[in-house]
Amino acid sequence: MQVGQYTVSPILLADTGKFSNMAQQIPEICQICSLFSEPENFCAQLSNGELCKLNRKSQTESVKRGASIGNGVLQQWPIIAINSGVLSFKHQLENGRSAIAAIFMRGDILDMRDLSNRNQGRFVALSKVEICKLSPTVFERIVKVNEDARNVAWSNLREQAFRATDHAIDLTKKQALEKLASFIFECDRRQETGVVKNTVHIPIRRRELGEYLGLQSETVSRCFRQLEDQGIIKVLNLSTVMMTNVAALEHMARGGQEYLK
Amino acid sequence: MQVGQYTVSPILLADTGKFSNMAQQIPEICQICSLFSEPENFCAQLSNGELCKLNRKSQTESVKRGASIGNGVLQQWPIIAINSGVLSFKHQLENGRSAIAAIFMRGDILDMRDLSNRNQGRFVALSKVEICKLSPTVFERIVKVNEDARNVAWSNLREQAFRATDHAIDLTKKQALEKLASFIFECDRRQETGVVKNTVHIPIRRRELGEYLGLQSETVSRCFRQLEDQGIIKVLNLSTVMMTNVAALEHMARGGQEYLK
DNA sequence: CGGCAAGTTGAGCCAGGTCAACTCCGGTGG
DNA sequence: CCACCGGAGTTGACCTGGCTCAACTTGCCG
Repeated sequence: MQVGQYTVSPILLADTGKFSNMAQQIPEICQICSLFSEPENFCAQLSNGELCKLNRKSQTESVKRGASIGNGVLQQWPIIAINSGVLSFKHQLENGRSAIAAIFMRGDILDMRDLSNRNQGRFVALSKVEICKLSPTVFERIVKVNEDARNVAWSNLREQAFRATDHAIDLTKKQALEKLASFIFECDRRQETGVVKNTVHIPIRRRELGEYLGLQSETVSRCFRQLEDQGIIKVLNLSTVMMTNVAALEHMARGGQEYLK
Repeated sequence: MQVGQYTVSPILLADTGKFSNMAQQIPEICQICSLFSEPENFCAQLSNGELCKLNRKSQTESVKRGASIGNGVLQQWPIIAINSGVLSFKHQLENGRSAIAAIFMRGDILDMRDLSNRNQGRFVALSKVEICKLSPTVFERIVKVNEDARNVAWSNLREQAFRATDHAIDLTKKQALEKLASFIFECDRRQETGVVKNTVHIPIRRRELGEYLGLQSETVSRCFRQLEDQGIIKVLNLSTVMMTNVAALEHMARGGQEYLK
C-alpha cells in the first residue's frame, strides 16, 4: 500500500506533548482502536486536531454476531470504518437462499453514500464487530486537505474492488476444492501477522463460508476433509487449519488440477 | 452519482473564448471523447488548463477486439480511462478454463497502481476499445485540487466495487437463468440512453458472456432460448434482445422461482 | 459464393446440491 | 459435577442442473 510517508506517528506527537492542549488530546477510545494504532490505517494518518474533530463527530458501536447494521443507521452514517471483527455484505434471495457477496475486516472503510439506489442487501456481523461510524462531513473535509489520509482511503477502496474481483474469479470457474484453497489463502493474507507460521485462522462458520463461496455447508465440510485426506492441510479445530503442503494448496487455489486426483 | 454541481461546463468556457489563449484551447481529441463530453465523467470536471495539461501528458490508444493491454503498458500507465467499448479483466486458469472477473465501459477509470503484487490477469478488449492512458502525476495533482474531479473519480471507483459485489451475488447462489436475467438488466443499466425502450444491447459474445457468468457458452445459449420460450424476452439478433415481460425478468433476476418451472 | 468462426441443439454424465440421520461441542441448570 | 439440550458440523445416499463432447446451423467477411 502506497501511502506517502507518515513522517511522525501521531502517537509520538502526543508523547512529546507538543500539541497537547485539552482539545488536542488523543481520544482515549482511539488509542485502542486498530484504525489508529496500525500505521497503514486511516486514522493513523490524521493530525491530532483532525483525529479529535473526527472523534467528536463520530460514534463507535459494537455489533454482535448475527446482528446487522440497520438501514436507518446507514442512512445517517453512510461511512463506517471497521476496528475489529468480520462484517459481511449479505444478500437474501427470494426463497431462502442467501449469498455473502463480500467480507470486510479491520481497516476497511465502507462508503455507502448513494447505496440507496442499489439493490438490497444487509451488512451482517459474522463475529463481534467493532465499528466506528464516521461523520461524512468531517471525513470529506479531512480527505480534502490531508493527502496521506486521502491516499489510504483511496487505496483501501481500490483494495476492496480488487478483492471483489478476485472473489469473482473464485466463483466463476473454480470448483469446490479450488475455491476453498483460494479462501484459505485469502484468510492468510488478511489475518493479523504474528500468528504461528502456516497456521490460518478461519474467521467464519461453515455455513457462512458456503454462502461466501457459493457452496453448501455440507460441501465445505467435505472439502476440508478431502484436503486433509490429501495431506495438504490439517484441521486443528473448526476455526484453525495448518497448511502442511503450501505448494500444493497454492497450485490448487490457482486452478491447477494435478492434485485433484 | 453525487458530483457536486458542475457550475459551467468547460466547453462553454471555450465558446465564450474567455480563457482561450493557445495553451488553453480544448484539445481536439478530447472534444469527441465521452470522458469529456458526458457531464458526469471525469474530464468534464476539469478546467481548461487542467484538461490541457492532462491531455499533453497522456496518450490515447485504440485496442482492437481480442487484444489485451500489455503488462509493460500497465507498468508505465497504471491509470487508464475508457472512452468507449467493453474492456474485460480476464483470468486464465491453469487448464484452459478462463474467467472474466469484471467488465469495464466508457467512463470507468482503472487505477492499477500496485496491481503488481496481485495475482495475474489481463485486460482484454471484448470489442474495439478506445482508452486514454492518463499521466499518474497529473491525475494525482488534479485529484488533489479539484473537488468535483475527485468526487467523480471516487464515485466511479465505488461504483466499480459495488458492481463487483453485485456480480459476486449473481455468481454465488443464482442458477443459470437467473444469472442471465440479471446480466440483461446490468446491460440495460449501463448502456447508453436513448435506445429503444426495453431493447437491450448485449455488448459481448456468448462465449465471453459465459466466462463472465460462470457458465458454458452452450448453457448461455440454452438460457436465451428458454427465456424466449417463456415469452420473457425476444432475441432480435445475437447482440440485441427485447424485454417483453420486464416484471418476470426482474423477478427472475432477483432469484424468484415462480418463473423457472 | 465459399470458408470459417460463432452459435445452437442433442445425449449422456458427474460435481455438487438436497435431504436425512448422526455426531460433536459448548452452555445451562439441577 | 453431570445430564441435558440445541445448534453447528459431518457423513451418507440419492438426484439434478449444468458441463462435456460432438454434430449441426447460422452469420459474417473477403
